[in-house]
Amino acid sequence: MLKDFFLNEVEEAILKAIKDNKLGQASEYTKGSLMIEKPKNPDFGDFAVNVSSLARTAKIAPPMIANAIVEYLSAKDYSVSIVGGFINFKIENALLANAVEEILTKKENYGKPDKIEKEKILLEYVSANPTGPFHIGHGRWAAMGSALANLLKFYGHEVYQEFYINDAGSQIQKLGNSLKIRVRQELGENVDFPADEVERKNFYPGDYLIPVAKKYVEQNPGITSDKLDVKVLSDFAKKEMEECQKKLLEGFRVHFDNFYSELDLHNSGKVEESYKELMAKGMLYEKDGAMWFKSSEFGDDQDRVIKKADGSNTYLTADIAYHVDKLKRGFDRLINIWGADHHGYVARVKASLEALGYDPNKLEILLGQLVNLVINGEEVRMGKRKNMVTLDDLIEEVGVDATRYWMEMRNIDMTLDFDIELAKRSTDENPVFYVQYAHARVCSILRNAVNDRINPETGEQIKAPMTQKELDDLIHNFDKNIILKTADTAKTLILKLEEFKSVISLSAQNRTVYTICRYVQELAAEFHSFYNSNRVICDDVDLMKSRLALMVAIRITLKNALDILAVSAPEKM
RNA sequence: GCGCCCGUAGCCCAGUUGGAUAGAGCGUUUGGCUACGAACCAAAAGGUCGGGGGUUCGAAUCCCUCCGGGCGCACCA
Repeated sequence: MLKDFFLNEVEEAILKAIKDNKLGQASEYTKGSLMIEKPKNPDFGDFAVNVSSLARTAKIAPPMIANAIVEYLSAKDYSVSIVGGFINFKIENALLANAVEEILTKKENYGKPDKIEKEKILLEYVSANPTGPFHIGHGRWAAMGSALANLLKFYGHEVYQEFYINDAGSQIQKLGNSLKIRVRQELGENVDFPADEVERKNFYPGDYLIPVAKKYVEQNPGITSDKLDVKVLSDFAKKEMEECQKKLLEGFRVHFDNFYSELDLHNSGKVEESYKELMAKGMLYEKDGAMWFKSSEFGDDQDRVIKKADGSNTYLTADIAYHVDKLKRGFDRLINIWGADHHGYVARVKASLEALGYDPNKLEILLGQLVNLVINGEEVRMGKRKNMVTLDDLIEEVGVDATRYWMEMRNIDMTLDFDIELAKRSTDENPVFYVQYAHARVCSILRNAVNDRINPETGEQIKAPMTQKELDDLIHNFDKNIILKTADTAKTLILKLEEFKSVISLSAQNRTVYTICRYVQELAAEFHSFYNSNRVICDDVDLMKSRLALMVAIRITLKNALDILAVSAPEKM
């Protein structure tokens, strides 16, 4: 990419200059310590590098250093100017034509780096209890996680997506008890959940179990209240909830490779196994009748109970076994997306891996801030179960594209206010439509280039400027001289297209999805701006061809980016 | 009290890991469709980067401190 190209140019020049003793007292330079940036003011140039940081070791003023380095630059296909400690580069059209050519050649692979250190990554996200429908917060992890998976795959990693089902523990009992009440209601009994706040917490009083109860009664004709078995009911409800969650995820374009059951983990003996291993390594001790893990020896603020006084395991015990199992399955890297409310668990899970002799740095935990639902400008508290807005409702109301985009467009470190009204609106306030509109518009131009049209006023037929075959030829047998025709007017647009490669690299390395959203909005803006001041289909045939090639490049890049976000790229809207 | 996240234009957010005059979008004001989609474009106004110290050639960015908001601090999951 062009950034790397200029960085390489500068670094080569520096090394030569040092060899010739032209950089004062600087005797060495480590590659990668300088950075190519885009000048704030485009008059300076298209790319720039600030060499001021070399001033200290060289003991020369920054402008002098810049001058010395410039002496060694090839200046082929670009020109150079110096302002203070900045070396500014202005690129020539040949480089722009190369950029477009690259897009047309690589197509759906455009944006992928040539070579990376490929890793086998296990990405775990959502991982909810199978005790009810997803709420709006799960939607953020679902959208971000799946987009991150797409991004890392696109970047070149091998990504395995996993959902950890929290199907063991007291909440399943609670689910069974709740369904029992719903089934008894279905059988005509006059029962309800306890009115007392505290007792009510032992149940899930949401309406969503009513249809499950109906289904259970249908499938078990003749069942009576006295024959209801909580264990059977829990299993039934659990299965129903899991099905319901899986269906929703598919519709939300979230595809897991595996659903990993916590219950299976317990039954497999792996939990007991890692417990014994910790014991064998002397990492456990007994206090107040419980077994404690010495996590504070590995950076946690305190030790943690790993087996309760009643002999049962804590959640952490299973989580340790789960993460050990992930590593045993041969992954180079584990990435988890967790809600910020779980941040206290980071230290203890990492501690356990270290205690068992694994590298805790293989586990990356991305903590995401929570989501607030905003209706009519007012924050709606999520805590109250009865007013819960489910993810299902939200998608139904807002649509998959807009819901995903709004979840993806914010930095994970930010609390997200999800404004339903705003997300629904298909106006300027909604960036997802702005981007999709750009794609549709490009497609429209490409259609017009090959379709006959009718003049709405005179009614006469206007012949298409070219055939589909001519358009295909233009793309497949790309002539670099053609694109040079439009390089001047489309310079910022082409540079933006070229930037996609940097955006992918940075986003993948930093595990950020919102940067893709920002990019795609910027690219759409560049296109719309270009569109308003330049006609693509015009009388100058070479110019038209040149701009059509550019349109195809835009369509490819927009599509590649939107595919990562799993937001559709419509040809018409 | 302790830990993590956040505080940048009226609103919502960027800010390329310490660099050039702090930037987009929305909203406001003003212009632009008898040729490719106006769900668009162009322009203007709008800032004590929460406050105060410090580090250095240089700070929205790093350190300290205070203020404000969110989330955690279980032998729950």
